[in-house]
Amino acid sequence: MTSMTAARTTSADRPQPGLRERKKIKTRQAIRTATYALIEEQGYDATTVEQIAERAEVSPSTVFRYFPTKEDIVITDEWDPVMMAELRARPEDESWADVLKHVMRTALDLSLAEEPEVTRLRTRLGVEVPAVRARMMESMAATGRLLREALAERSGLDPDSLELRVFAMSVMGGLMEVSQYWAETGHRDDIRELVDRALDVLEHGLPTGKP
Amino acid sequence: MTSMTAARTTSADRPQPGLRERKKIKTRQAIRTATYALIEEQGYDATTVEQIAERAEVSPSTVFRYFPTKEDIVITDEWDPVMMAELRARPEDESWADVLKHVMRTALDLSLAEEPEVTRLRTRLGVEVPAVRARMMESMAATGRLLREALAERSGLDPDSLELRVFAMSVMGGLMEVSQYWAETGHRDDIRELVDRALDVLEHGLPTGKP
DNA sequence: CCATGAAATGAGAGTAGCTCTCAAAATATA
DNA sequence: TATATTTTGAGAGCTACTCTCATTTCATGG
Repeated sequence: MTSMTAARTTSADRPQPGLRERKKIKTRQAIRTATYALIEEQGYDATTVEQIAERAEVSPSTVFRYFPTKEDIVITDEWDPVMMAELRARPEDESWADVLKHVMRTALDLSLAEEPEVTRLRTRLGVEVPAVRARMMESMAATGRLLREALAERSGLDPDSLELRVFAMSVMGGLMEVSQYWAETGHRDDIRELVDRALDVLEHGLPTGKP
Repeated sequence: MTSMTAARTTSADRPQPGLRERKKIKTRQAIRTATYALIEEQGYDATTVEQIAERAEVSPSTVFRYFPTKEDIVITDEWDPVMMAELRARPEDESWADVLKHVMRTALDLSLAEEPEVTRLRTRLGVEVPAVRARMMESMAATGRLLREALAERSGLDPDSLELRVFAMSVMGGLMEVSQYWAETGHRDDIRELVDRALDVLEHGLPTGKP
């Protein structure tokens, strides 16, 4: 977020963002890579920020300069802008469930293609480490706020109305559960199918309810 | 939890639970009261566990013996068993939305009658303090697991199925948003009406969707 | 009423996440 | 090359939280 606004200072878009920016990206990535490796070796709780800093060859202060909390090193992703753009690009007459299916599929395909192991590790930590799960839920709530902006545009409803807020958060709650389910069952299923099934539930209610 | 199992050691149920149990309850209450008072005076972050211990006239160790985290001192409530009992007691043919309306109403009436200020303070902290909100969401997820057990009994669905899990969590997500909304709007509305409206959204979808 | 066993408490040391400050180093700019 | 700005590292400090062990408080049986 910060880097995006700081990117264009005064000059036009340069292909090379300058040494400073490049180093920052490298440092950020080094910290995340070190964190993932250490967690795989020792588990989350046993991994201290000091160890992360050491392996990433930076000081502990620097780690906290890049990530506000230890959990954020794990869960931070940058798909929100992509998802929102995709969301607004969907045709006007498409049902919200179909819209979300497309959007989620796009985000998941990107994420799984780019770093499949990390995607799985993250969801697993979401199950195993309460602090990580909590941070995920926070991030989910933030995405929910974005979602309801977009849904407000589509539907013409007030984005601050209780109804839209409840709706958006219930969708996000359901999607969060998909992530938990996927990880708890050992990532056996195709998560995109799980998402589709979840959105079917949210759209049509539970199946096999007495008619 | 611990106290409940330890309650009946060998003798029959006594009206007076013994001096030890009574003292424990008093200590627990003293800690919570001290916490609420200090938070009102100074805010959440500025209130340290040491201060809480001092005002409650116990040692800091004792505070952590009674509550696993500082957030738990604030958010712990004991309505889950009540709600579950109420849930199972509803007539078989009632819709799940109506069931939940009744259950939530019962819980809210109890909570508001017993300690209205605390109920409001809690929801307010859920908006203002990320750590408290996170803990609330955890507790919400736990309630969601109970909810899906009960819903499984009613519907005959597998409690571990993705569908039921998604459904239960989406309901809890929606209810969580009600709490946020209520606090953000200064507790102006009747929260029981808000709950009803939220459950209507969850049952019938958003209003004014194009037909 | 007293002795014995069990539970609750307090004191204190220790860990680790996180914040803040300030000086040194790296980079951009002129 | 000189100067201004940004980034970093070192270190001190706070606090939530854990663990251990001695002391106190309550329960129980004689």
